[in-house]
Amino acid sequence: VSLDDLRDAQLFAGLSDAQLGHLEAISHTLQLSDGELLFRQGQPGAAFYLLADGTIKVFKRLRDGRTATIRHVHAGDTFAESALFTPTYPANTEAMEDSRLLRFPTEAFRALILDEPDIGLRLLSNMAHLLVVLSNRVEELLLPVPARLARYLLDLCGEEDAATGRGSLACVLPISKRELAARLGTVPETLSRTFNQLVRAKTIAVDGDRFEVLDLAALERVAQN
Amino acid sequence: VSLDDLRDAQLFAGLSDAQLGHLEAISHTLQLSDGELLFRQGQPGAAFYLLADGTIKVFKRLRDGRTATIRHVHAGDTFAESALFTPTYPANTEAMEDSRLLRFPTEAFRALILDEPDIGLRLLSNMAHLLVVLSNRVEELLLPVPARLARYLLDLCGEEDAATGRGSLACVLPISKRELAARLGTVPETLSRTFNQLVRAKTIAVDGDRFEVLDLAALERVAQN
DNA sequence: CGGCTCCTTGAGGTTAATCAATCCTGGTGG
DNA sequence: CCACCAGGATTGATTAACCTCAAGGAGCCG
Repeated sequence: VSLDDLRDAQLFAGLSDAQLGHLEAISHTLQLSDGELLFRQGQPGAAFYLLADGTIKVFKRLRDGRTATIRHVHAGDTFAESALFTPTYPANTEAMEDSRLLRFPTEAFRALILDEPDIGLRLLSNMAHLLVVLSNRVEELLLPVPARLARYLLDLCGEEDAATGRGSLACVLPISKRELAARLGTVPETLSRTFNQLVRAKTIAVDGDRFEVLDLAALERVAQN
Repeated sequence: VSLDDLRDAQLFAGLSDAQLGHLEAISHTLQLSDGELLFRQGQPGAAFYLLADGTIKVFKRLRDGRTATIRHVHAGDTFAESALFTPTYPANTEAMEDSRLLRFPTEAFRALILDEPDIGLRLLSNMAHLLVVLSNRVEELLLPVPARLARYLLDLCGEEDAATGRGSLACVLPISKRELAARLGTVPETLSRTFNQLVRAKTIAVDGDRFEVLDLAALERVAQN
């Protein structure tokens, strides 16, 4: 069972059965219920994780009670990579639905990288991608809220396109608007008003968690500024 | 000469002479003048770099003309790691003073990692640290400007402490206030006013590019909120 | 029908960007 | 030695973005 989970992960796709076997040997499975915390910011980082099923939120808690969502992790993604090389976890993680995950202890995984440089190279590639994502996030937070929302929506449609192969412009939000607001670094009130603004301009249409892009060029213009 | 540069870099410190030799074999030296651009966002990423001397700025240009500084690179640091594993550079880089750097072509470096997993592990550690820094940056940008400035100052003093071994509370800004404003995601006017605010509260004292922490507890309080 | 949660709408206040001068400070040339 | 100039830094006045607080809907399940 966990062999299949490994095979399905982007990070490990294409590895040999022997390599996957090594990975399975050092991992074990873990269950999390909706809302359960996996680890907290500042705790010693003893492992990194592959999410087999479910959704997980990586976030920091600000002193004023707001939360800064760093990223959402979906099935097949890994997270807490940095814990392999830093003494403590840099953020909190919480299950957003019932989730199943594979845990890789730090020391065993580091040893495995020395044995199988191949795996190290994949992890590097993975982390490089994360660096790009986080740089983009930094840039994004300097833009006004409408631009951040537009970028998120464009990204989302882009992914769905890639998955379906169809350029359908109707997409579904994978998270609640409350979560989306946190992910964009704003509050639900402002998000709601920003959606309204785009709807009034006939740039998009929204119905609950479904939305449709009516004017792609206009949306891209909003995303730039 | 370049062997010494390699030895001085955190990323490569402690490697064997043989390993350093491999690194030297695939690298070559490069000079940049103050203000010169090394590469632009979106260009194909053909190499990653070690900065031997000087200072370099990694930044994105926003459509409205502002610039978002991702990080400042100092002598001994590496940058453009992600270009090893992504098709294009995710940001621009510009020399902030005359600089000398070592260039490692992507393909040669990847091959070296497979031969010397040790080096891969170090690079992983390096990138993990960067991920933590960037996560912190994301969190930071959700805080008000005074908190961002306070964090920057505390960080700076912390580093100097580590370097000097002394808990001296007088530090020197390594960059102009204009650059600092960009680094904090704000504008010079706001930065100036924020400095004033802290000075009036007797939290710090400022004289040009020198400043002194007068009330550490108060500064930490500002940094939290 | 209540009670719940999520989302939306409205009014008001705060933060920080913008625009426009003015003030330094170091370098230059008379 | 001093007037001058250019760039960065500061200050003031104004404006715009967005957060906060408070009050409604709208769906959902008991």
